Amino acid sequence: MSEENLYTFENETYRKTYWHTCSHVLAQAMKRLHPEVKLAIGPSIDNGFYYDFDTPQPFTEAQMEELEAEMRKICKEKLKLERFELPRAEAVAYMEERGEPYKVELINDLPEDAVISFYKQGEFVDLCAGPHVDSTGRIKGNAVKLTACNAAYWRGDSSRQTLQRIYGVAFPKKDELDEYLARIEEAKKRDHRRLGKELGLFMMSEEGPGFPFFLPKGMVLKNTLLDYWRECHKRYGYVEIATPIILNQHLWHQSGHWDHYKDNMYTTVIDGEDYAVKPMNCPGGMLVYKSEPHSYRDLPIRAAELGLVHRHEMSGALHGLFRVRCFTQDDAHIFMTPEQMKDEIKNVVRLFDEMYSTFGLTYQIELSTMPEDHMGDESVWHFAEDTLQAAITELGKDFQLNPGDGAFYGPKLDFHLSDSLGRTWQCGTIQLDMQMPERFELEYVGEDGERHRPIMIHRALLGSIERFIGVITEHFAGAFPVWLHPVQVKVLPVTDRAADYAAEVARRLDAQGFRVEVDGRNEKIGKKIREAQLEKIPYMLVVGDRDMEAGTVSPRHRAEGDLGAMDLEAFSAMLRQAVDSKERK
RNA sequence: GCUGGAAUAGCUCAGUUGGUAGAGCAGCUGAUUCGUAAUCAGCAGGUCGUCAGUUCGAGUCUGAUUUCCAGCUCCA
Repeated sequence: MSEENLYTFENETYRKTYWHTCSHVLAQAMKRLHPEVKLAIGPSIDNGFYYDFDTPQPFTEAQMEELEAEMRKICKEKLKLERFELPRAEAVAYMEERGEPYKVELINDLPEDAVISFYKQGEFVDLCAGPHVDSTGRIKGNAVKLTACNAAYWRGDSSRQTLQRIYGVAFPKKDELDEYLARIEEAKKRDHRRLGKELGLFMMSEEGPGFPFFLPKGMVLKNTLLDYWRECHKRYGYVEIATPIILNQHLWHQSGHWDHYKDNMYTTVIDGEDYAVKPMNCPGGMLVYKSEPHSYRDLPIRAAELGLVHRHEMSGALHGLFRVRCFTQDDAHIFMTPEQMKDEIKNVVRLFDEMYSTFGLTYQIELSTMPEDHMGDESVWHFAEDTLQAAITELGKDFQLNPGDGAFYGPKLDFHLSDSLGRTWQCGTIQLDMQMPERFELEYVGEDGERHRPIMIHRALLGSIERFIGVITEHFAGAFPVWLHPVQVKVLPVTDRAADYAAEVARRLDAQGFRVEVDGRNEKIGKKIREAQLEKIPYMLVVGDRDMEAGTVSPRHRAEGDLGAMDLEAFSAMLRQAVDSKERK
């Protein structure tokens, strides 16, 4: 890599180095203004950097500005960053002398043979492996912004000291900082909690924290999404089942969920017996499989379930539709012979491909392999991992390997979707489950007349329907494609004279299966258009005297504006085409 | 769950040192009948999240509690 290239901000290594140095500048500013503060750690992260401090008082916005000002000063001082190393005993003594207990703990926890290095800039020294830019003068002081200050635990351990974490971002140019901040603002405007309220999709209530209520428009959206989901699954050879929400606790012991997840499960007592509300659909699916004997001729069985699951998430984790205590998992369990495995995985990936691309969502696949703590034979694991890998490779897909990150019961493929703002969401997952068929003693009779254990995969495409609705709300900024929008067309009569004509137009579109509303209020057309635009309605139909006379409608597209007068038939044909092709504009 | 912050009309928000609550939008009524992003006027709307406490007096101060927000932790 050329010298020049190394110093571009697009280069991730350089960007992280730059941000890492920023975190040192932040710590230096902090020590100058508040010498009593103790230093914890200060790394770069994907979107900037942070530094954790142990402070007697939480920080305020005003103090953040003072810190920024001091950071700008340090940048102007062009302090050289110099690396030096110390033997362990001296390193500990050095940090003890400087009154930094957290640094002492870090040094003590370093492996025996570790090189203990420090970086010095002016009067400030930090324990750090580096690397760093060569001078604080490299940092553009007026393009540094401290974005938030919050609590964090020392070493991520909730039983330990709470620290104050200050987050920041920095860019080589002020313009880039402004652009970044504008993007954050845009994301805020698209927040699904705000849009969900504005568009009448869903609500939350103090009476049920984490349990979303779907409003009429939200239900149209959800049902339309599920109609599409069912249509796709049928084409890919799935059958649909539904299993109970409450099941005997004995079942949860058998499935192993009780041992692993009882803290997150809701329980109840019925006729003196213990029951639990399902946090997953699998055990019910196993019972369905076991309800009758199976021949190899029946396989593969692809049983999908839109199962309503409940999980007791911690109160602080709740977040709109993204993190709820009750959601619909679009699950499926596929039972098959080992020979069918590869083709089945390909079939699942093709289905994922089709549905994700409908929304204009791209994805990155991650393959997670056998963890240290796993159940089952290693050779079976390797066969399973190889099969997953072969399936995606044969489909020409790239993947990222996460060695040792699989579930204890099997390897998995995770699908990370990228939305229109470049944010990623883990939605789809394909997990091989080598445990459940054992625990439930699932069987099929093979060609040889013997009993065999089927292979099972557990997969979810959208993950949680509720969360996915949140994701696409932000992805489309509320401007859902016409096939999905709760109101596809709004008819806007210009005056009262056009009221009957508007009603007739709406009636005819409704009869053709479109979702139509009429805005018959006594308001000016400009106001009706404005409000329909704010509702992000795909098509507005302006109808006035001219249209009545000519027997036309004047459609306006939310993004393309006035489309000019046309016959209702011409409009409905255009609409039909846009809906059927699931056009996204 | 932890740390910090917030809660005032359906929505977005104002409310000075404690003295009995205000605007815009939405709603209702009337006028207006208008061609591509806000017509005008009038009316109505709130035990200021909840429960205690301090005080002659609390939206305002104190404590508890609920929910929400940011982050941490967690997310099988």
